[in-house]
Amino acid sequence: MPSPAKKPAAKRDAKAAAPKSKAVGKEVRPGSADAPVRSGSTPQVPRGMKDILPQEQRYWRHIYKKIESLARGYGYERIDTPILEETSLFVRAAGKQSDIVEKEMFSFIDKGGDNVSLRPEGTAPVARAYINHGMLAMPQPVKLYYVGPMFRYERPQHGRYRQHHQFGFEVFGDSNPVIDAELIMLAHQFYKDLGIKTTVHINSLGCPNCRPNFTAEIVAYFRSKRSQLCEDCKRRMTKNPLRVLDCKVPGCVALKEAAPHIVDHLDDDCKNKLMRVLEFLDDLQVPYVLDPHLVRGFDYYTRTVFEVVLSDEQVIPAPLPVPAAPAHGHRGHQAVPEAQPVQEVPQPMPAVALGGGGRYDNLIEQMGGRPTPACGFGIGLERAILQMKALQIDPPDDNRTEVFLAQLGDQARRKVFALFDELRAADVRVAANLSKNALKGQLEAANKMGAKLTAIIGQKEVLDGTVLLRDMESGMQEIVDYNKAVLEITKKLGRE
RNA sequence: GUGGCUAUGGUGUAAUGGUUAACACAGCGGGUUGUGGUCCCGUUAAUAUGGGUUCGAUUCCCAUUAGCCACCCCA
Repeated sequence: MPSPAKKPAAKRDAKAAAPKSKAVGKEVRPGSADAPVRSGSTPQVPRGMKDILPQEQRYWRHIYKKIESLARGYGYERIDTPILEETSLFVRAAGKQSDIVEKEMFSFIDKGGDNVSLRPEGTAPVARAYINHGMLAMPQPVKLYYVGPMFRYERPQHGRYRQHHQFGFEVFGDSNPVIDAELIMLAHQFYKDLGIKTTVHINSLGCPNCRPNFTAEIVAYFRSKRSQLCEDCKRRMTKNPLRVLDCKVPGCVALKEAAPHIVDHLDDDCKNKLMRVLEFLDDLQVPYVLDPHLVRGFDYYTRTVFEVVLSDEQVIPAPLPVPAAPAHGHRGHQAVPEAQPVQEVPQPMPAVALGGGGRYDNLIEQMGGRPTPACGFGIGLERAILQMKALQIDPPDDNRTEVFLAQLGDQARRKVFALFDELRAADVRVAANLSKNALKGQLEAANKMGAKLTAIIGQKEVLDGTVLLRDMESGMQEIVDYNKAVLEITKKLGRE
């Protein structure tokens, strides 16, 4: 999608901006408010960030609804944490070595001298809140979910933004593997609710007790083959050896085939718990594969880790009740946002995770809380939406105007106001344009909004105490009593 | 952070080292009074930014910026 207008304003602004250019010469601190304005150009969205335009909103509404209903259904309470946190929170949680902390955080020093960061992920802040608010005193487990923007200073790509949105479910205070299974099932269910088939990749990363053992095994194995590893993996060997298992370079992929499996070196407790999780997943009928090479990027994970990926065979679902084209057969153009997105070619989604998570039994303690087991997952909303589009899953358009109120003259306007209010109270999606005078313009507006009905009130109707109801599809009109207008309208809309 | 490709009105495209940069869609205004979608007419609006080569650059070259793709990593 090309970026919107930069140029037209550029010229126009050139003169206006001229005086400012004096300031450019002066030395200005980059962070200060009077940093130089890029001369003559319209301000642009920051790199890797995007506006969510009206015509996109139905996707978001749809997804938010699904999230809420999942949360309500399984007893998760919403929590909102600040977008800004102390940088140290993420350093402690995700690990100093992690890429996210090393190079992907939007960090800066605020005016008070504190080192703060735009949150790159949601788990650490929620864990922080759990400790801060003494949630360990609540009945355990504590089940929370969050939704909101996350920030990563990365190079933007398809399905990858500097500001993206994630929701996540977290459970604190319960080490039972059934929790792991519940969360995995929820992640899978979310996509299922959207009409997207996914498979879960799962593995165990063990615990501090057994991890050193298999880490040593794996290091020993790869060390003997060091010369055949890619450059990145050589680096990983010292930094984070387990991640070598995750490498996609063909040479390394071949090597790791024969590498020792973590699963074979877990201690009894960890192995047992993994088995229990798998058993529950079988019961829940969640399709999964045990992926011995799955390793995740944050240091805080222990035992269960998982990722949700698109299933190989995606059956294109039958068209939903509300197809892409406007449900009611206007032949005309739909200037209203919703008709347009159909043109967007569904892009194939690269093979990336649609979501992931795992257990983090030591994080709370690491952050200074009382030892508390925990488990959770996060899912990227942009990626979910991209996937919906790629599979041509159209969310219902529940915001379209149903009735347009057209008016002729001031007296009529007053009546329209009153009717507007009554309809709104009856939960009808109603619109009007009181500033237009000509009926023609108002009908045009009604048409563009995709209204099913237009209620017309002119001089004549005011005198007669009636309303003229026009069916926008058929063009049929009928006169109804003003006092029965709301009733008639709801009836025609198929409400009762 | 590394590498590759790309950049023309709001959108999708066209064209050219040389006079007014073309077309479609959308937008706006008309086609007499209280009737939309079709049709007709009119109109707004672009060579990403900065340098260079040249008599002359939107076109060729370089840089910057942004987008896309691959890598890194991730949602």
